Amino acid sequence: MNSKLEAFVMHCGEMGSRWGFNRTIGQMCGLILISKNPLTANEISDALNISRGNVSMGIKELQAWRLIQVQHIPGDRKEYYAPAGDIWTLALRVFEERRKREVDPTLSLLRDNLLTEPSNDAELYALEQMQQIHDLLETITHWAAELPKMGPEKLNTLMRLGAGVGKVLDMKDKFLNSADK
Amino acid sequence: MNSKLEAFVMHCGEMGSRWGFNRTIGQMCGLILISKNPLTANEISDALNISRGNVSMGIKELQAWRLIQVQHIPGDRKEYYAPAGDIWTLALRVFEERRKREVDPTLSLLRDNLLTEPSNDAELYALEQMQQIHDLLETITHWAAELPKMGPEKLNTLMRLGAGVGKVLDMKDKFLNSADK
DNA sequence: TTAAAGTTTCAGTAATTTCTGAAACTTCGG
DNA sequence: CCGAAGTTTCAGAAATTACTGAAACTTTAA
Repeated sequence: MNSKLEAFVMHCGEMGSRWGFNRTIGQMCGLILISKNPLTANEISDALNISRGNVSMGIKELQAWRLIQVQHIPGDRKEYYAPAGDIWTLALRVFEERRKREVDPTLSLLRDNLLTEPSNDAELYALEQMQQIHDLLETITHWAAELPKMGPEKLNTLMRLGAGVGKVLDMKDKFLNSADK
Repeated sequence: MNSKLEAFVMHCGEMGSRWGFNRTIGQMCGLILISKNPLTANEISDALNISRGNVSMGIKELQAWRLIQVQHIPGDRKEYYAPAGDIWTLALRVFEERRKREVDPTLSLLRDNLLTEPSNDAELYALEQMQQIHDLLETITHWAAELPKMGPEKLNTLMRLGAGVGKVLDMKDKFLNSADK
């Protein structure tokens, strides 16, 4: 394989654990992403030099993340794997899956906790802090749920606006106010 | 310690590795967050039942993340540790730090890679995919850099709008167009 | 029904990450 | 300069996580 492409795949491996999976799965993900044609499990195993069993587990995991899909080629019994969509779709899936793993459990613990009555000063403070965290996580969750509803173009517009969006929000208020009159 | 509070701290420990650090550091972070008063390293060590050395490393790490700050109490030589700001501030710091670790290295690798000329079909495809990833990550980076410039209130407005922000963007266009005429 | 082609599982092993605790270091008052 | 109070470092041990490969399982075509 071309050395630049290989470098990319290896990099995905190194980043794997930071992205929420492990080295092997990172590599697999990178490889499938940049391969023009769908790959079989054996091809993956050979290309990355990892055991067939490991590839099988990796595929299961990548399917759980909804990042790859199976394809079949007529007259061929093997399963071929390809990315489950374009880059935006995949990024949203990673984002969503990570939210599920990194935010949801905490949110639910906090909800439980916040039903408690504080019985002293220290507890009151702790509960207040937890309330803050809860509110923040809830806002993020709410927002994340809306993200995929916008198309990629709109998301791009929004992101490119950056802090400029603040001005647009102000404008919105002005607009609405003048409409009120 | 109250069992609910303890549950929260332990939960932070369990989530620690998902949030980008490890169990101990997660616990420390949770504990400091909900403690009304700043804590010494020894208090942390006792409360969490972890070795003094481990606490020392954890503090260093949490300082690298800019999540805690040192405080001194007059006439006391010990160092006291407290959160480095309100919840929004801390969340932004985690977000930023994670971006540095999870996105930046990939972005720089992709930039390098994209200087290459493709020498065949497969490579052309791979480079196109990398370009997509590159563009996405660059957009995210750009956007993330703007985030802290908005105050918490504006961020809240934005987040609460959710997909509704799409409509505001449309409105912006309408507004600008009518101004053009 | 059989066997060939392919996939999954999982016990054991390897690799990695985290933690401990003792020794080294720092800082400060006297 | 000394020693007490405090902090940091780091080699080795413990805990966790990931990987292999062989056996079990599944599917399909003849």
